[in-house]
Amino acid sequence: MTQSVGYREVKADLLAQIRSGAFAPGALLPGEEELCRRYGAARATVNRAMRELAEDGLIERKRRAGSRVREAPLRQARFAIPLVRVEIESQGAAYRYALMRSRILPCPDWLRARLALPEATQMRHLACLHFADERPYQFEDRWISLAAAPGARDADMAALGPNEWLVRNVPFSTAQISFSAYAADADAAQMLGCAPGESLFRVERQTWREGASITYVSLLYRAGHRMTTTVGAG
Amino acid sequence: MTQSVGYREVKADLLAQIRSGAFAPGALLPGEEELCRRYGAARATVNRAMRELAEDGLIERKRRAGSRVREAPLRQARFAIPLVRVEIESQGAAYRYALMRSRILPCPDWLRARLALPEATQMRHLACLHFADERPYQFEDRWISLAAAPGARDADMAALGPNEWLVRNVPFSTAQISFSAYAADADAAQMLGCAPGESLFRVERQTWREGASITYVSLLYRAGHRMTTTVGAG
DNA sequence: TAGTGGTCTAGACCACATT
DNA sequence: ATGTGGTCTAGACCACTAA
Repeated sequence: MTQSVGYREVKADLLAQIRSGAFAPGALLPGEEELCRRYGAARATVNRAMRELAEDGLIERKRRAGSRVREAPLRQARFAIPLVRVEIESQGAAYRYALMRSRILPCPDWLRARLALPEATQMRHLACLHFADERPYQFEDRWISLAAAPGARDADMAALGPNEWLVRNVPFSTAQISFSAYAADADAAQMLGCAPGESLFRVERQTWREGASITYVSLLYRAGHRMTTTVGAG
Repeated sequence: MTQSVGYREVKADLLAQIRSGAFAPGALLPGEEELCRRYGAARATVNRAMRELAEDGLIERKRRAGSRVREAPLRQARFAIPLVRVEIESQGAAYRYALMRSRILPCPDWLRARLALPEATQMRHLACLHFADERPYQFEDRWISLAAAPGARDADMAALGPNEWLVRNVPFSTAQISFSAYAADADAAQMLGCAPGESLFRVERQTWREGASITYVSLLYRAGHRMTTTVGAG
């Protein structure tokens, strides 16, 4: 081993042994005490290395039973979901935002069912376009419950955009995000400047605070968009 | 605070104060020493709570400058990427797999460019269908580099499926995953039993080991598929 | 240059699951 | 019953960076 025996070294060394097959899938790893002796480190140090390997999905830990290399390394990916503005700017493009429609109306049935809202909840419905270098990049179709966020009734969404307004004004506790493919309807096609029926990448998100639904949003990206992440660079 | 003063309590309490606005966005949090006094905990305990809050994207930590509540809480979602078999079985459906095509051929140009492979690399190309309760669920189009995984040339993929074979036989170090929408071509439409041009959710993944490309796969899901995750339940 | 977070140590107690 | 991981403590040194 090296001189410094930090948890990073311990983790990297164990990782290398797992990848090389020295610790085969399903194999029992040495206990923490044993690893302390091998690496000359304190238990807290070894523990942190092992805990992170477990979080990364490479090993499985159980009291009394010890730590085992996972048979099928748990595949998990972390996606960053930045504000559109940040996403566009980080690509070196100029960001512009336009509020296309805004109105107050009762929650439609399909959304009431989805958000489990009581009947006759008033919502603010917004349609927005986000441009990258003056080309439509994302079409945002958003619903905000005025019961959960009364301030949204009169807030000016022309300058900042509902997403940033919500981030600043309405904290949330839980969100559900889902990704899917969506065939462009006439409205979306016109907004994004593509053919109707074109295959678009869609992100849907709904958020709650203490059980109460705050907002639902559908984000349609221009054709060809990819959401990418890299995994396991450790 | 409570009696036990574990890092979970400290974390939960700080989280509640952030969400309630007691610590506003941008605000400077007390230093670790100060928090130790307030909670009556050791610094390692407070440190773990703060470190996890930082990992969760809620606060930002800098040496000397202290810890601040993030202006825009960093949104990140973790997706589990299980084996299709596990995904289908966990929905309570019966899993079946069928190998539709398998051949050995030189890497096509578009893929060579994408994987940065040398010319004339031999690949095994496979087309597979994964069924849930006898309905097509996912169409897998896979390429495996025989340079990186020679064993794949003669491996029997009829019983197990290339994904599971790879998991068991070829460790990988890095993967790139991307999500997008894809308009069904004739082949995919026939495989999945949908109309050509239908909007399908696609997952693409490529993996490397020590700089060498191992495999590229495109996974097309049946129409209507959603990939969902929940965030911030803490 | 001083204050903050990052990390390590040595020791301890406990919860839990397997035996 | 016993061994393993989960967590906490008290103290220490260090790296970084804002002032």
